[in-house]
Amino acid sequence: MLSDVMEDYLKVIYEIQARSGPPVSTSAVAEALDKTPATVTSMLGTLEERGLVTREKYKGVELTPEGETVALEVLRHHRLLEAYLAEQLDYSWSEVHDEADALEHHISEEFERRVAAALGDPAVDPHGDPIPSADLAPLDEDETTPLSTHDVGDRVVVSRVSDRDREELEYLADAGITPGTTLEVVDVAPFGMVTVRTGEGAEQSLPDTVADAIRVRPVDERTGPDDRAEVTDA
Amino acid sequence: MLSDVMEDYLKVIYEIQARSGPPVSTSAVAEALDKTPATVTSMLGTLEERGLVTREKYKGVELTPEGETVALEVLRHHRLLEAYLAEQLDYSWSEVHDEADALEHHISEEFERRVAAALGDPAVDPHGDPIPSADLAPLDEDETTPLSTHDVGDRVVVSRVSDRDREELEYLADAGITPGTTLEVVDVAPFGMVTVRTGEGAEQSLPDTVADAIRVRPVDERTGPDDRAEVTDA
DNA sequence: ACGACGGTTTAGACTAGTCTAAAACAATAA
DNA sequence: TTATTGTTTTAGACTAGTCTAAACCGTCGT
Ligand SMILES: [Mn+2]
Ligand SMILES: [Mn+2]
Ligand SMILES: [Mn+2]
Ligand SMILES: [Mn+2]
Repeated sequence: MLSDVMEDYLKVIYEIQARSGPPVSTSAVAEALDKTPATVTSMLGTLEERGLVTREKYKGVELTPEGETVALEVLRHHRLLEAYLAEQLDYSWSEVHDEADALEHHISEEFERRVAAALGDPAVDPHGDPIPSADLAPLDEDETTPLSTHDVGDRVVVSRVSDRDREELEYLADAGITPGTTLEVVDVAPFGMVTVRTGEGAEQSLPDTVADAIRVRPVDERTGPDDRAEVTDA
Repeated sequence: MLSDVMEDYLKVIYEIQARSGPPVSTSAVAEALDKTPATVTSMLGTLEERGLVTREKYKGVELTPEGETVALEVLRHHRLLEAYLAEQLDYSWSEVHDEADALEHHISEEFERRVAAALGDPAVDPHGDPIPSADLAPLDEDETTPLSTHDVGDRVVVSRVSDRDREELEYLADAGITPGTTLEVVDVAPFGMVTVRTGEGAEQSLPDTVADAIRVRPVDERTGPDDRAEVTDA
């Protein structure tokens, strides 16, 4: 059996690896988990012995298939919980993350099944992040791009919003920007500030830290209007 | 902050104390938590330093008011979770205990509030055990008596059933014996076997281990038919 | 009153996870 | 090529929680 500490390591290694690819550095993991590099080095050794990561000294780690499966399981728990809290217990999307983080290591497979069933097997969580399937098959690669990389005139659909900053999420919910929202970029200031028009015609200026946290896809895809966003908001 | 290990100690000390009164012996706690007496001695020392129990050497411990409050909080979490799992996620009363045990230390106060609200602030869990109120006021003393102490002819209402034995609970659910069920004792065998008639006229013979686990109250109370049992079963 | 017995505590060891401080290393700049 | 810099690893220490083995204590029967 794996401890919840080990599960947390595997989860963040997965997330970093999905973003920047392997190898995942000691310091990146230390940063994400708020632990010292020495501590992380020690735990990476343990994970290697358990066959959950491969390691190249002074380079970093990469998840093995078994390590990835564990990470996907934790991620499935986390995102199912977020979806359940938002849908069934009236949490806002800014509140679900911390609660899910605390519970993700402690629910049974039975609980996972029942929650998934109660929600009708949702594909994404309230922030638009994909929920791994019950068989823990690898997720599709992320095709979205940060809003901050777009230019004036681009029309895009919000796909995912980073769930790490509570205030940011509250602000965006107020601004009417959630997964599924269509945006048009109307201005890009040189010092890093993006102004967008939402579907309702309202304009919002977003600092680039926020624009970085919003991931979007082109609006004129062969796929019609977004149907993955329905589970994300009560 | 208290660890979940400490919370578990306080919970079982509370439960033993409620059953047999103080002092609670080292061995009783060790038995309940499946740890060695030496381990328990060590932790009781820690709990004493934290002001959660008082201790008399070679006698045992007793909860302080603060220790009792912590125990009530954990018990509230546990029993609210059991009620929620049974009511909202279709768990049977034999399945809820283990899941609640795993989650009880990890839910936030916010989660507790929302779950209680979703259930309409239930007074008892699926096994008939009282749920401490949000203000963690001490519970009323248990007025019920084990079914095994009753004689032929007694008519009683099932009030609480020990939630520790899964199979027992499944058996009793099949037999139609849950909190709120009215029973008449029709036979008491000398070797420890009680036969009861349920409301529907069916007769059930119960080994005394089972009859010990069923706690009842007289049927002809000034309080009318039981209204606390409604939350206990879907 | 005394010894035997069962329960309790002490002593000492071990694991998991963490830290700080120091040494080792890789990459880069001079 | 070599020195500087920043990252990584090693070394050693510490805490929480647990165990086994041994010593200790209180009680009960003789
Ligand atoms: Mn976590
Ligand atoms: Mn999320
Ligand atoms: Mn517990
Ligand atoms: Mn219960």
